[in-house]
Amino acid sequence: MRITVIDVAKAAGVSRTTVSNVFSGKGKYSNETREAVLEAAKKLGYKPNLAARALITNRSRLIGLILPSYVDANTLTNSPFYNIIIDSIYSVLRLEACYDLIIYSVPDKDQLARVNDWIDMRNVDGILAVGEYENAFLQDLNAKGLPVVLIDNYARGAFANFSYINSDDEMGGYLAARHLLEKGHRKIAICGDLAGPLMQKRQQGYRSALREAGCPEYVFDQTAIAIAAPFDAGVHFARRLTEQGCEAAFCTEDMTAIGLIHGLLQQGVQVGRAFGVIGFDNIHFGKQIFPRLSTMDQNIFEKGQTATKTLLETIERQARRGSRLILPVSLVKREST
Amino acid sequence: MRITVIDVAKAAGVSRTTVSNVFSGKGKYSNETREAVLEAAKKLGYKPNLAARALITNRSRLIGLILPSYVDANTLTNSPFYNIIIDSIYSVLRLEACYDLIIYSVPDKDQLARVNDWIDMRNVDGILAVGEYENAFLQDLNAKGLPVVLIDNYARGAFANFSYINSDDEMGGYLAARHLLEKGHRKIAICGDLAGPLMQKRQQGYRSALREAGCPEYVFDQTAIAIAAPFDAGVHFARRLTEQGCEAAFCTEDMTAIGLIHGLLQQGVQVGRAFGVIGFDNIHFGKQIFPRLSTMDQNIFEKGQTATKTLLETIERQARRGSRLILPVSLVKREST
DNA sequence: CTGAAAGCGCTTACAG
DNA sequence: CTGAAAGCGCTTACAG
Repeated sequence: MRITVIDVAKAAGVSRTTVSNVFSGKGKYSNETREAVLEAAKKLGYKPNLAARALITNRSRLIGLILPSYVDANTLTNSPFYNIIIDSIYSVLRLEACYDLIIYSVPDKDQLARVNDWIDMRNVDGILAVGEYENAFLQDLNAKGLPVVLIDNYARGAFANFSYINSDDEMGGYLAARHLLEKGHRKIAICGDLAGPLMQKRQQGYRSALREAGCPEYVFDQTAIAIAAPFDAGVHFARRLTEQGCEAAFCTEDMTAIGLIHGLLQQGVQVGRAFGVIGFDNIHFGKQIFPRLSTMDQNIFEKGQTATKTLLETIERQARRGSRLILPVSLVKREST
Repeated sequence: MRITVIDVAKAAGVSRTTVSNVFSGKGKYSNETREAVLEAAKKLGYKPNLAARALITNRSRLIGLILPSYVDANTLTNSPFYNIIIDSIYSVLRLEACYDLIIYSVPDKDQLARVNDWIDMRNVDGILAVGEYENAFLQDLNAKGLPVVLIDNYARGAFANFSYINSDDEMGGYLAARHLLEKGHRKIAICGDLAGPLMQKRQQGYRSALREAGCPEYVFDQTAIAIAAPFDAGVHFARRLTEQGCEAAFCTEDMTAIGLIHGLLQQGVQVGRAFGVIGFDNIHFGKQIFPRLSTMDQNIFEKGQTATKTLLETIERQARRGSRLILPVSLVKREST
């Protein structure tokens, strides 16, 4: 049925070892042999079977991406951030050729065990994980001895074998708040998801900037209102912010900022003039709303690409593990501030 | 190193056949045997190797998703539609367990050959393809004899073995235009991507509605202006629409409508009152802008789920191929009209 | 530079 | 109900 190395070997008048050598570029063979093999393969339409190859080489050429899914099944739908990450990963995998990505989005702790099984059964060559996970899970991951690159994770001390890529979240929070201060605002809120090390960094930056300026903090914590979706949380906070007399807000992620702007607009508030809003992430969406969203750019695409390249270096060339990278962030001024 | 059936068989005091039988649910074995095998497997931490299984069963438990990528590497980033599709696919694959999705987004014709190789090398169990492709490619696909489900593709006659899932695009165009007419508009434009069978259906519906009402057509074709990104095209058309005295527009996809609204707002046009805009798709984004976008809902999530279930039925239970499904669309009225 | 042999981890007839 | 044997399609020492 299927064309195999044996068929090609027969057609080219060589052994299967030679066919294998030609296709993998290993071993030695004459140029004529090479031509003959390639021609036979082409004529027969031979395609190597990756599963068979994986069995013997112990390389599946599969990369596993682990994503936290906050709400429901709609991980990608609800998070433009992940979409950019996935695009960026593929942009690298296609260049290196023959790698594929499989995704596991983890809605709750019960699933964590299944992710573990999944990694083993698929025999992935490496793991890319976005966001924060409980320690027990990271320990399991570590025990597998696989190359792992973590994005937006601050559990750095404990796992020396993991590589990390983060953005300068604290600086981002600081610069965002400073920008609002420079625009003349004094009553500046922080709102959105404030839980976990990453968001705490952003909040810390905000806090430093306000303290420097001698301004009070207005904290609107999404986890306190039990709304899981960032956009909806933003909408929800709009009224509370104006009621409390705030003049501007730093949202810890763009989707919350977009929700906040939506809510403010509904109230008839002139966003940008009467009320400044700045987000964090710089998803495309931010420049498609009106007024366009000011934000902290963290170059998500580059982040994902770098993570993928780092992983591939480890897989293919046994690059040293445990690299730590903090990417700079930069202010993007638009009309919402 | 790795725990295999042999280890489990030894620990449980049975043969590897029995272990295999227990794990696949095939063959016969006593309840005690089953317990013993399961316990041994658990104690040893045995996980079946899917690549090995694939080799013998010829089932990779991999589904291939083929996506057209119009612009650049940013397929997912630029198309919220695809994100919903992917989420919907995963929502089904996780239920059926042990299936994974691998994605190939095809930027140009040169890549089509590589997709072919990719399908063979990964030995996918079935193909989900979104959008339109040239006939030669579909023929290649057909020749493989794999289960194929096409979403939003109108090449229906030629490939009896493919299953198709479409939305009622013509009705959608009709209802969208009718809605604009009922709002009292007379000068109603159609704008965006108008190329290909699917978009032509939408245009045809628009045309029928306008003819019935005796209104003139205003056609703004995105392909004519060589802007690949739907949002940017929408922005671009805003000025031209008002210059031509149009009062409303039906955009053939939401992202274009969102761009159009953005452009109109920039001009100071009161979208919703002075100018009606309706889109097509009902992506989440449409209700996150302000004013919120009226649109034709095509229940993308359900569409993707149905496609996936159809594919799985064919793969797992040899369901008859070549089913044809047209999903209804419905009007979603919001503030942009 | 080339080939015969062994084996990756599993499943599938087949015989008992 | 259970086990020994063959084989999926490939690669990897190893011998020539």
